[in-house]
Amino acid sequence: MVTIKNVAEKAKVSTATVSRIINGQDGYSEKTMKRVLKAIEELGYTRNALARGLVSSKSNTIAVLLPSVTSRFASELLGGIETDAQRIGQSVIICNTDFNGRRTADYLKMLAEKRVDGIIFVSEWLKEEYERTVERMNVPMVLVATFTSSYPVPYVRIDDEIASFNATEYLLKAGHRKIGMLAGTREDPVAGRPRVNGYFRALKKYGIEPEDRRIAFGDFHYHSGVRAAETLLDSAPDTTAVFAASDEMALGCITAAHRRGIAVPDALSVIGFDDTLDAEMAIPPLTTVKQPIREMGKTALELLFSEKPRSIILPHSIVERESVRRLK
Amino acid sequence: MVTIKNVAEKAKVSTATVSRIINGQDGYSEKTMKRVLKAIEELGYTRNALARGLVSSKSNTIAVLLPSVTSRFASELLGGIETDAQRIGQSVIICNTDFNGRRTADYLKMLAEKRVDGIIFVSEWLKEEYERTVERMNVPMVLVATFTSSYPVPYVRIDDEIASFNATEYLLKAGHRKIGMLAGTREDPVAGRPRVNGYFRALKKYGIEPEDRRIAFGDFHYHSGVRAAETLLDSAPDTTAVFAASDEMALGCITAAHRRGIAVPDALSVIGFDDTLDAEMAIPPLTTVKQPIREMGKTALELLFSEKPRSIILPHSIVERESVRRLK
DNA sequence: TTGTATGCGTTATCAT
DNA sequence: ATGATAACGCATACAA
Repeated sequence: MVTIKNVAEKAKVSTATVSRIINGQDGYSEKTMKRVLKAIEELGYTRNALARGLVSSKSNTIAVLLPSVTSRFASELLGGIETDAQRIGQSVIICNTDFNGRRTADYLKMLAEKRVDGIIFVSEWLKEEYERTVERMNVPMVLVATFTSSYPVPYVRIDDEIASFNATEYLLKAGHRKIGMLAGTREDPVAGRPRVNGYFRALKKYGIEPEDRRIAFGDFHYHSGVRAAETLLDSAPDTTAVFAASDEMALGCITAAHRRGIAVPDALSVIGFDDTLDAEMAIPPLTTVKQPIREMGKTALELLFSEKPRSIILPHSIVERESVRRLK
Repeated sequence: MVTIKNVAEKAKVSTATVSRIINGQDGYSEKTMKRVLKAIEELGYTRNALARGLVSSKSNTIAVLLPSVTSRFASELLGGIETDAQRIGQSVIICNTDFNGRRTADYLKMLAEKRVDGIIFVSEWLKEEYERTVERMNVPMVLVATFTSSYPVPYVRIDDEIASFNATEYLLKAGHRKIGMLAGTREDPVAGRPRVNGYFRALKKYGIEPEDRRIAFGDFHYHSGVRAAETLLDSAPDTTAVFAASDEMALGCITAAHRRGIAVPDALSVIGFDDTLDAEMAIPPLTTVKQPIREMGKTALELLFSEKPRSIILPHSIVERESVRRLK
């Protein structure tokens, strides 16, 4: 490998001068610059980020930890982050935790060793253990679509409970009264419970008592969506509308309905959550709660490198398509 | 930051000994090991990968370059790669090229500087320019779902032309004769042209002359799929079956049909390509050509670190679901 | 404007 | 079994 030393020799200057030129500082004549640039060119010199990082203690690399890479939510978020990351000269390494504590801990350790400049932690409840580790690493971290109760870590997310309330109320306003819910992970304090709470709150506002048989749990993913929908359709066949905690689960519901010959939205209305491309591709196109996913990624990056830590709750909205029928 | 030097002082040994212990070499007594381990624990020492990389010239990091992160193909592949990468202690950094030559070149440069241990190049034709750059970097590279004609770079892919031939013939065998195609990028020599060729070849085998009006081009993504399908449905309304060059385009076709009140598969049969989760989620569930995507990722990683460079063509298959109707 | 010298945190070679 | 020390490639404080 060719180093600045080689370049320096060839250009008959010191390594210090080469370094200055490479880093766009000043303190050299036009002439020497040209000589050095020429030497760099001829030798095919490439800067060594490892060495630079050793000196600066920076890697120009950030990490995104998420429970699953394969969901549309994850990939759209990743897309948002990656785009802006490249712009500011950061590479992003992906870490699929799979909700696995061991994998997460291993990753955190590796990231500490690699001296990443920042960590974006997505969709997963931040355990105290992780929190402490990261704090010791002395690396900035921001949470996306999740939050923490104890030590205040900056986050960017929407208000899940209000969003769910709005989604359910949307169904209510459309005249539905027998409304089921396809919930996410039961224990999940981030997107699980709050979304259920919003659903409950909306029902109560309209004087409807929530029933256990109208709510079925899954894990936000498609397959769990069809399973949960089948459970729901069995235990409460008179349901006229369903609020799903994710677009994928909503699509699972549509699949389950399709299998049983239940027409959507004619016999069953469905509203989803996320507004990923899945919602658009669905037949019928899915009415859903929109999270500004790409913007969340963008914002996370900003927060990560902003001076003073702060959190942001982004606005959500409801995108009306064709999966909800107006009753009466 | 605490270094081995600090550890050494605290444990009253030399840095050399600490290094040996950290790296599981031998040459120290049980007693000193315990002392050192204790010091490491108490000091909260973390290895510095930057420094290690500087001496070893390795980063334990690989890069995946792909034209888009947000497609299901990309994320499923990424999932496959990431899983195995973690197993062998490699982090993976993602590079979204967006088919943009400039971005790709920039990324390649950055990867060279970061001294990545390997590059996986996905879905995009490998320009000679890139090839030369990587060759100069002296970093192993493998191609996924693409290949190159000049300098032989190892690849893993399926046989796109045969797969398309099979898909088209599947339609033919089902009794269809007026078969349209929703093709990918026209100029794409990897998944564009070969898939069209396979389609042509199958038609000819059955004595059918391909017609221009029955083929519409897109870019493999959903929106282009609905546009292309609309074009096709306009120019050849008598079409009874469509072969789409990707699942997303197939879903686009279903959407277009749905908008026009054309029932799938009753009035129009559709077969896709990839077998991502999209195919499963579709209404009706999509019959499609299966690429073993996760396995391709896994294999790519193996090839990347295998002794002698070699290429692999993985088998494809047809997954029958409900989007194709048997005629007569 | 330019050069010298030191340190960044590790590994590895050579002694002891 | 253990230690001293020279790389690794670069940035930078200090001199000149």
